[in-house]
Amino acid sequence: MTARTSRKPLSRERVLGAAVELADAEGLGAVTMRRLAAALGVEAMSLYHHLPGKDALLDGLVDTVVGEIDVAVDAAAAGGDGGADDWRATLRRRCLTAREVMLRHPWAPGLMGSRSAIPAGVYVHYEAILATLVGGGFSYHLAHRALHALGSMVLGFVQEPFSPAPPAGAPEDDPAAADLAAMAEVLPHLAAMVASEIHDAGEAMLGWCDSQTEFEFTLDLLLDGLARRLG
Amino acid sequence: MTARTSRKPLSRERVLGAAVELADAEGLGAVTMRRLAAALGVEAMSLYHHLPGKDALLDGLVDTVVGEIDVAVDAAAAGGDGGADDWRATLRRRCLTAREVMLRHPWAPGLMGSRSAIPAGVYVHYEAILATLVGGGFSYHLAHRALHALGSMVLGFVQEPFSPAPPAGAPEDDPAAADLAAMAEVLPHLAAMVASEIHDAGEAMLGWCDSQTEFEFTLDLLLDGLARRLG
DNA sequence: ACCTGAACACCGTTCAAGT
DNA sequence: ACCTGAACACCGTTCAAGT
Repeated sequence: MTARTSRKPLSRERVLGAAVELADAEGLGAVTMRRLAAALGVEAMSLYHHLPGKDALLDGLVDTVVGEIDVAVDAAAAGGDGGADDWRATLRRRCLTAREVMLRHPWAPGLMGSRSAIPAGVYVHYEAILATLVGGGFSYHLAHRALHALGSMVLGFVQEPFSPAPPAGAPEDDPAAADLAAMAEVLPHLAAMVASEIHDAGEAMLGWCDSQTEFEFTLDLLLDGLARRLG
Repeated sequence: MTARTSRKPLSRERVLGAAVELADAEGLGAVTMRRLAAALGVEAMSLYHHLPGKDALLDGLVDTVVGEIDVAVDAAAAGGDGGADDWRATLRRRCLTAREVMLRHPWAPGLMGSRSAIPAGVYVHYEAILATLVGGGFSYHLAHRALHALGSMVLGFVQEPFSPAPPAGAPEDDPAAADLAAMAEVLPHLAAMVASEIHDAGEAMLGWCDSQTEFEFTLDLLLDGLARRLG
């Protein structure tokens, strides 16, 4: 929004930082060499001195987000104890932190999936998670499976086409009620589920689906299952 | 590849079918109004008579994939029995079928996550899954959570930046062994895990990570957990 | 060394025109 | 009705040129 004064010289970090900002604010589609350059107060071609091209920029975006998770995980761990933690609590915290970062950058999971090169930073995450699991008594085989289970879940939850924002209109008109009636005709179970969840949550609740609660439920489902497999 | 003779008149279905083909063959980036039109033997502007624009095309792509899952699920169910199946087997089959379709169209999950409008076809899926769950004794509350758990998992697994294709070079040179040694320095647990999995799988296995097996493991983890919550 | 302007081959989309 | 050609505002990227 505000014109960038930008007296600092350009750098890979500054370019990537501005690109993340742009993607957060206007979506990944707005991240254009030309628009990004304009946001930095520079011409498009200047970016090529710091990144080989658009592909490298996108890979850099992924790396930046992955790195952000590292920082957030370290910050969360710093507040905790000195290591008496068990694997379960450690991984739970890590997944919640990763989710927070993904929610800040909702374009990130889709971008990760579409890149062919796998970002170097994720190996560092895998290593940390493996250390926790092996320290908790996991075999490498079971740890491998845990890695997939938890990783796919963190990525997938951001992708879900569910829980649209509650209608922003006047609450008195209650267009949702009319929608529900129409929906009940053709999608009876879905309508009943939404009605039931709304009723249980009370009128005060905005929307009927708290995706953070759903995320934690699924996360615990996986952690429970892994703990049981561990024996 | 082959020039399209295309004497049939254009239609929304034909356009979307060609778009899916193009995305499968060359990636979502290749799906361009102009290139899609060329594949259909027509000019770019002709597409606008069947779809309002690029956004509608992308939404249509998602709908097409979602519809494909429907067809595949029905086909898989037709081979089975007449309904004596329990919820677990039914959902397991459904998730495996959905995964098959996603693997055929690896661009689909990322596209779904990036679209703001939620495709109408997914409601039909939710309805079918809910019917199965409620028929199996689930409350709407628990069924809601199952919906999120299973849905995010199917989407997330395709997104995972793991299990790169095995190196295509000569197997005798074994560059993987050298990579492993270098990796062991900085990522000891990860290197040990890969080495352990390769050893267990035997030399004959291509790559060290069978993502289908990993998927089914995670799927069963979730189904087990849901069955336990059901009581 | 870092940045730029002009240029090229591509986009999505509009619009007036063809049949 | 369905399709088209020319045009407009945008892309990523190259290259020779500036400082």
